[in-house]
Amino acid sequence: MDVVSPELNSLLPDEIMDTEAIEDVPHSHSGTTATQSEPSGDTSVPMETDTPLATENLTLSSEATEHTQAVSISTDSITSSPPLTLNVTTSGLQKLTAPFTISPANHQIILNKVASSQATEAAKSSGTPPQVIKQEGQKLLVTAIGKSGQPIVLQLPHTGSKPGVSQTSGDAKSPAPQFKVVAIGGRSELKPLMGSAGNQVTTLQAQQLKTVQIAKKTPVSSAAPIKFIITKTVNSKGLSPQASVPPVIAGRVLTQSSPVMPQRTISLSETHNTSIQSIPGKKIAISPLKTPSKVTSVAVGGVGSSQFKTIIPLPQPNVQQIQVPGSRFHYVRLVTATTASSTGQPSGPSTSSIQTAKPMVVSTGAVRMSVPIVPAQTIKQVAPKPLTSAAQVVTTTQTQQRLIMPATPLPQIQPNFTNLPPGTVLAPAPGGGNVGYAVVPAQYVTQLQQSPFVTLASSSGFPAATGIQTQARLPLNGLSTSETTSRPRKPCNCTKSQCLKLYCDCFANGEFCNNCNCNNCFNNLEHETERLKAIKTCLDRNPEAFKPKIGKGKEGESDRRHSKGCNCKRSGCLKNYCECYEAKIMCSSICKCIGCKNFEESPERKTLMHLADAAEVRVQQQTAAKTKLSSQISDLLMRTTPVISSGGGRLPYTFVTKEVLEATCECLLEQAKKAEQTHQPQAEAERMILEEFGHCLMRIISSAGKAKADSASVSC
DNA sequence: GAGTTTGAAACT
DNA sequence: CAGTTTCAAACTC
Repeated sequence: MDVVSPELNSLLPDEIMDTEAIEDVPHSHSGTTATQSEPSGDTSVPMETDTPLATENLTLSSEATEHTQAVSISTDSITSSPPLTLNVTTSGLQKLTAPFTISPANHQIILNKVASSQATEAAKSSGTPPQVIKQEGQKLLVTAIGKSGQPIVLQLPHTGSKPGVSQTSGDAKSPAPQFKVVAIGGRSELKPLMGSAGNQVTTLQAQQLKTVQIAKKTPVSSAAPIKFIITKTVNSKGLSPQASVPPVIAGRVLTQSSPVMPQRTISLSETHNTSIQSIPGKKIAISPLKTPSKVTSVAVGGVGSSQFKTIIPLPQPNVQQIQVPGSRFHYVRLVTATTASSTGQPSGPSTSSIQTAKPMVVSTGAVRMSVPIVPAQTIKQVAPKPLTSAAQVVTTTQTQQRLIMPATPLPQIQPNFTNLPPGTVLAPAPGGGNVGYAVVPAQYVTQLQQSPFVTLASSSGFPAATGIQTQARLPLNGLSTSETTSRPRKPCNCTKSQCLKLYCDCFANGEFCNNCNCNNCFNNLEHETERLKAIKTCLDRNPEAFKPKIGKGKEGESDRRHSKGCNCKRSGCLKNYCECYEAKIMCSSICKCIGCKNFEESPERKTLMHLADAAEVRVQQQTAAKTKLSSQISDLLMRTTPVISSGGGRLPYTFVTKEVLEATCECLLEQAKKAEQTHQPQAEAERMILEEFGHCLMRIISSAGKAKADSASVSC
């Protein structure tokens, strides 16, 4: 089975998902130690900045009797460590070439790198934020590399001597950077595994070789990204609850949890295992490029641009969200729950992550991915996202994960995913893992996060039979009223396009139709296949179809401009027909419009803009004034009614007729205009309005009193 | 609200 | 790539 189905691959750009070459990964043989060396140039994931000084290639492959698990870890370290290649082949027990230490008892493989514990400790003592991963002194923990279905945890803790790492016999001794590989059932420092420690796991029915390539970027000062390539076999189909445990990359921590199974966790964390923290700004990017085979890429975090991608547990067990802060696109992975399990979901990382929203977890199932990690300094420069933001929480209860969306600024990757509009569903492989991915608008992600179902699904076992469509609908229909009403985009009214063409604004903007007036709408998760095809068609026609039309201008130009320019002929580019005018930008040289009046010095444009601004201001003022006046009158009536009523006179609201209200409003508006014309500050304007309101009230009261007196005199 | 206008998107 | 058609939004009445 592939990470994604071939059919899907055919529909998607090659850069996005490609698993064709998965089979190309050499399988290690049982009981043998194979060396898989990948030159740094080949394995390196395109890094946007740093150039690796040295490369360490580490390949761990564990093979059961009939299947193979291979983990290739390639690190480019600033320490310029000599190239290191290691293959670990396990058949029940792990065999590993030095300098790695294997602890068969707990199925742990400890890879000791020339860790500079001192440097790490120094960094910690110097107040280095926990989210900053230090280049040195890191350990990579690979947990549960053993028989099928076992969790794999890759961790990069701060120091080499952390609690819970005691089983890592070669911890401090090895001269090489320390990596810890925890085998089947082993508990990772960062993530408690679901399965029992001694669990030997069920045998995979079929396994699929997948590679996870993780590239860690070194600090800005150092140009030595560390890359990890993890290749392992996983069952291709019929994922049993025990067997299918998707690796999760959480913020800095890659964890994977299964409702039933021991977690296959890939964790990258500089922090202590007991304090899993998200690392804002830290990027874990997976690049399909530059790898011999196509790779499903995952990227988390961004450099400077705060390009995060976060996988958030969706309300449904088979829906995962990938949020990209700074982008309006949110990605959701849909996983058909084929592995129902009555056993409860581990209450550990997943649940806590959801609740605390701190860990940023990127789940990666049996995927090949490269994860460049943002250098610590770069991370520091990036304004940390609030850890409390649930959007940065990445957790999964999925039994298998296939794709982690890239948040990398790498041009080779980013465009591919940014081209995919929200709502894009990456269809699951036929008969395969039943895992799909959907890109959904941000509001859906928010909704999902707010949905109580999230906690429900993430914290406990869930019905596995829940369908994708049901899952997809949940966020869609679950939108709260406020969210729905606050939706900036107008509902579309498409009738013929099925909302699957760029005619549809929703589709063109990468949004699902929601509360639209469209007919026969296919722009939803229920029609993910059609939507995917439509997206593919659009991208074939125009690779930048889903990119924002309004972007920056030429070099040095800060003004926005239309990427393609308009072609207006009759509107003079002064009506909303014109995309430039609609975006409130000037037409540029790339526009092909005729009779354009949408330029800086255009008197028509100035007049129009002035009128529009004036009208807008007027509307705002009127709205505010009416609201305020209405509230004040209401309050006044509430206070005065008992008094006047007790006096036996006419009720006050009988005097506050519609005409009186309108007159009062006009008076107040006039006062507001007067204040505006005289350029009074807001406080003064408010004072003038309130003063006028007081006058109005006095007149109303006076009139009421006079009427009462008249009435009394008449009665007399 | 119906009909018209408009220009982007889609199609040929 | 150019011309035409389709489409849905913007606009007018």
